[in-house]
Amino acid sequence: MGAESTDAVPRHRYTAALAGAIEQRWQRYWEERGTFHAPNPVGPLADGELPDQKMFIQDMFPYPSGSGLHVGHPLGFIGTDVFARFHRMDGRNVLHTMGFDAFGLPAEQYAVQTGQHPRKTTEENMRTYLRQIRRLGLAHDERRRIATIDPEYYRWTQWIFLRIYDSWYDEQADCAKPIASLEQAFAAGDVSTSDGRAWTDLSADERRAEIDERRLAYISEAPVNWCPGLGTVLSNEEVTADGRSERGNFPVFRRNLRQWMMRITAYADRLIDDLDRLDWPDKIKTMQRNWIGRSYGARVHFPCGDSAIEVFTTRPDTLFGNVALILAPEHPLVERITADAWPSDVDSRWTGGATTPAEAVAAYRRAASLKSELDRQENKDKTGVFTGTYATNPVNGERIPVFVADYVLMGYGTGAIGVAPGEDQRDWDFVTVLGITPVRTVQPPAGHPDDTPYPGDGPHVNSSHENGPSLDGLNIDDAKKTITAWLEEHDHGKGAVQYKLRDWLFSRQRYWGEPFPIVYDETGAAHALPESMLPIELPEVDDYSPRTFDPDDADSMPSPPLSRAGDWVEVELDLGDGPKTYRRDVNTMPNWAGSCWYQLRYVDPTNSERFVDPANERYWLGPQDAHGPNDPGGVDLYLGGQEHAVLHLLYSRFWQKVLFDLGDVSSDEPYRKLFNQGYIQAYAYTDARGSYVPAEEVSESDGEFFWNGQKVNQEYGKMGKSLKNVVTPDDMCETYGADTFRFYEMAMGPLDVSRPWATKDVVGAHRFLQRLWRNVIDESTGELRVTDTEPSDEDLRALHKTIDGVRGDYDGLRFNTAGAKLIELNNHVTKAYGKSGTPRTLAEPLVLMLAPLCPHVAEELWSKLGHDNTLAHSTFPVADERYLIEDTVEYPIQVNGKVRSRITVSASATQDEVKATALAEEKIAALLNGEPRKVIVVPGRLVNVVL
RNA sequence: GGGGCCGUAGCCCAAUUGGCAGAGGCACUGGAUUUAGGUUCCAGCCAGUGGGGGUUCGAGUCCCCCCGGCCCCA
Repeated sequence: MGAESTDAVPRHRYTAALAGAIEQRWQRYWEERGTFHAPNPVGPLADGELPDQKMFIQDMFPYPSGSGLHVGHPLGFIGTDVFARFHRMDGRNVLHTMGFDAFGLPAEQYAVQTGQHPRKTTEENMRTYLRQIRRLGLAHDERRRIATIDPEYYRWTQWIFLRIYDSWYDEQADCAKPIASLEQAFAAGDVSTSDGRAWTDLSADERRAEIDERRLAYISEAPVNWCPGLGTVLSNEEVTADGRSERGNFPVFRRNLRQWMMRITAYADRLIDDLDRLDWPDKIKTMQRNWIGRSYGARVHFPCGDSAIEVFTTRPDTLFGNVALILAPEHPLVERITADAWPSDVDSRWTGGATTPAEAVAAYRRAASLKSELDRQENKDKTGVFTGTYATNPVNGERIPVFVADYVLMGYGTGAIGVAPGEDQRDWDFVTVLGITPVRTVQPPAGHPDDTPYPGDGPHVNSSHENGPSLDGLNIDDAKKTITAWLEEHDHGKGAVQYKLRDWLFSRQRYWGEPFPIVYDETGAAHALPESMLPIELPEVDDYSPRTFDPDDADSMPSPPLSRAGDWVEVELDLGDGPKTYRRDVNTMPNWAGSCWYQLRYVDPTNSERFVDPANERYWLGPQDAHGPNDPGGVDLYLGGQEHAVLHLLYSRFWQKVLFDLGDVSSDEPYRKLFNQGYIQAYAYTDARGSYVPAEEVSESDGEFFWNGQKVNQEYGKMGKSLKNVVTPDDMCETYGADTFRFYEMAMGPLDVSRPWATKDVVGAHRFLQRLWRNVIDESTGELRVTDTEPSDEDLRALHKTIDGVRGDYDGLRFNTAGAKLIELNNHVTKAYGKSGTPRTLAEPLVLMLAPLCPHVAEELWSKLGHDNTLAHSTFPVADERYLIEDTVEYPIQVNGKVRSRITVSASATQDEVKATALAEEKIAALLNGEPRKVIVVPGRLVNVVL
C-alpha cells in the first residue's frame, strides 16, 4: 500500500493497523497488571477479598498440535472468553485459564522419526499455540497454566493413580474405601475370600493376591489388541474393521496380556444414575447411558460334565428355546470341556472339517483372534464349531450341544450365551448355518414370516416342563419374573444386572506418557512406590519406539521403549523389607490420564503439598446452594466438542467419584454444565484431475467455481493443509484485528451449530466496529465526540431493551444475537447522532456491552471516555425496568388468520377494550357481517377475528 | 438396519417457544465521498420457511409420511 492511499484514510479510523496497535497495548496492560488473576481462598494465589459469587469456566484441554491453529480451533475458546468476561463484568470471581494435554502420540511419532525428544517438540508447539491464542485477547489467568507433561503435574497424576490403586469398592456401602479397610473386612469375615477360606488360613502371598484382585487399579490378563508389527497394544478405535492397524495396516491379534486395568465398572450404576443431576446436553447423556449399557437379566448355570457353564441373558424368559450354548473363543472353559472325539453321528457342518474337536476348536480360535471385535459382532455370516460336548438346560433337562462361535465376546456378560433363535436374529442366523431347528417360545402375531425370529412381546409357548416352571401364556415381563424366581429357588441362577461397560485398559507400550509409580519384586508382585518418591520421571532413552516384531508373530511379547532404559528399570529400594532390587513397570499411562483431573489442578496449580487444597477445591468446585439440594458441584461451564462425549467425560467422572469417595474432593461430579460447540468447516475445491487448488484463489460466477480460468469442483468439509483451504486466526488478526475476528466468529451463528467459514463475510464485523468507533471518536482528529446531551425517551428505550436482551444472550451463550443487538443499537445511535456527537449516556453502556465480544477496542474507548481503570470488573450495565415497559401496544388484526389492519392501544388496555377497538376499526368493521364467530385476543401480541 | 439432530432470502443466520416470517451480516442495486479504482458512508432489493398431509382461530414452531444433510449405535 503506497503513501497516497494511506493519506486517503482518516488518521484515526479504526483500521486493522490501529486495531493491532490497540490490541497489543491492552494485552500487555492486562498481563502486566494481572487483570484476569482470579483470587483463591487460600495459598499463594489468595489475594485479599474474595467475591462470594464465583464462576469456573473451562475449555476442553487442547493437544498442542504442531501444525498450528486454524480459525475453527479457537471458536470455543472465544465463546468461553466472552462468557467469562461477561460474568466478570457482572461482578463474579471468574476462573478461566488454559493448559495443555501434552502427552500423546504425534510428538512421540515425530521423535521416533527424527530422534528429537518429544518434550522439545511438545514445548515448541505449546509456545506456538500460546502465541497464537494470546493474539486473540483471551482473558486467562496465566498463573494457572499447566501441562500434563510437567513432572510437577504428573506427580499428582501418579499420586491419584496410587489413591485408586490403594482402594477397593465396598458394594455394601456403595463407595470406594482405602485398601486397609478391606483387610479388616476380610479379617472380620464381612468380605469373603475368593475360595471361601478364612482370612487367617491364607498365607501372606495369598492374602496379597486377594487384596490385589480387588483393587480399583489392578493388573489383569485382559484380551487386548496386540499389534506385533507396531510393537504395541492398540485401542479399539485404532483397529480397522478388517482387523488391522489403522496405522501401518499390520495384523492385529486379540491376545491376553498382563495389563493395568481401572475398575470403572464398579461405578457403572452411579455413572448412569448421576447423569440425571447434570446440566448436560441430552444427546451426550444418552450416549453415556448407551455406552455403559445397563441391562437387567439373569445368570443361569448349565451343567456340563463335571463343570457348569454360566450364561448371562437379558431374556431368561426364552430359556426353553435354548437349543444350544455358545462359548466365546477365549472362554477359559473351552479347553476343559472340548471332547476327545466327535460323536459318531456328528453333523459335518459342526466340525469345521477337522478330525477331532480339539483341532477344530484350535483352528477356530486362531482364526477368531485375527478378527476385530467390531468385525465379529457385525459379521452377518455366522460361524462356529462344536466342542463335541453337551450341556443340560436346567429348565427342561434337555441335552444341548456346546459350540464355540466368535460372535460371542468374552468381554460381555460371562462370555457364554444360550442360543435362543426364536427371539434373536443373530442366534437364528447361527442355527441356520449349523442346521439346528429353531424353537419359538414367544408366539409371533399373525402374519409374522416363518423364517425370521420374533423379538417382540407376546404370549409364551413351548415353555413348560413337568419338573420345571411354566411360562406358557405369560408376556415377557411376567415370564422374566417367574423364571428368575424359579432359577433362584432351585439354585440354577439368579437375577443379574449386566453392563456393556468394561474395565478401562490403562497401560500403553509407549514412551510419551506418565510412568507408573509401581515396581515389581523378584516374585513379580507389584509394589506401590511411596508418595515421597513421586514424581517418577521419564528416563532418557536412545530410541522412542517400542520393539517391533514380525507382523504375523502373534505370540511375540510387547517390549515397550521404557524396558530398554536399563539403569532406570532396575532400582534398589527399601520398601520396608530392607534394600532389595526391584524392576519398574515399563508401561505408561494412556493419554486420558492427565485430562481426568485437570479441573482440580487449575484450582490450585502451584500447590506442592497436595494435588489441590480442600478450601480452594470447595470454593471453586464444591456443590452450591444456588444450584439446589442435589447439586453435584463441578465446573460451572465446560465447553468442548462432542468427540469426547463418552471416553474422556466418563473417565473423568470416574476419577472424580473415586476421589470423592476417598474424601479428597467435595463434589462427586467434575462438570456441572456441559456445552458442545459446533465446528467451523470450509469449502475446498478440486480441479479436473482431482487435485486441490488454493481455496482463497477460487472465484464464483453463476453458481460455478473457477480457479485460474478453469472450472473447479466445490467440496465441503474440514479445514486442513491438504485441502488447501486453511484460514488462520493470525491471518484474520493481520487483516482485520482480533476484535473483528472474535466478533465475526461469534456472530456467524449459534455456538453449538457447525457452519462454513466465509472470509468475505468478516468485513461486516469490521465495518460495525468502525461505525461504533466513529460514534465515539472523530476519525480525523482523534478527539472524543461524545456530548452531554440528554438522550431521548426513544434512545433510552432502545438502550435498555438492548441491555436487557444482551445480558440474557451473553448468559445463554447466544453470542450471535447479542452481536446483532449491539449492531442494532449502534445503528440507532448513528442515525440519531451520527452528525452531532453521541450522548455519553449512550456511548458508555454501548462500549461496556461490546467489551465481552471485542475487549481491546472496548477498553480503548472506555479509557478515551476518561476512565482510568480497566472495564473488566463489575461494570456491566443493568437495564432499568422503566424503559422496558411500553406505554402503547400496536396490535395487528387478523381476519381468519390474515393481517387486515392494525390498531394502537394503551398497554394497560384490557382484553375486552382491545377486542372492542379492533372490531370498531374501520377496515375490520367493513369486513364484518354481523357478529364474528370468535375473537381471539393474545395480550400484547395480536387480535384474530374469525368470521 | 435402529436412534437422534437439522433443512427459513443467492449465502451465513434471527423469529419473545403456537401469535405480524426478518433482527444482524455478506452478496447485489442505486446514491454520496474520490481524478478513478478501492475504502468509507447512506438508501434500497430479495423468500413465505425442503415436499406432502394433519391438528388449530392461527404452524417456521406440534403430529404423520417422503426427500436431502450431519451425528451416534449396530
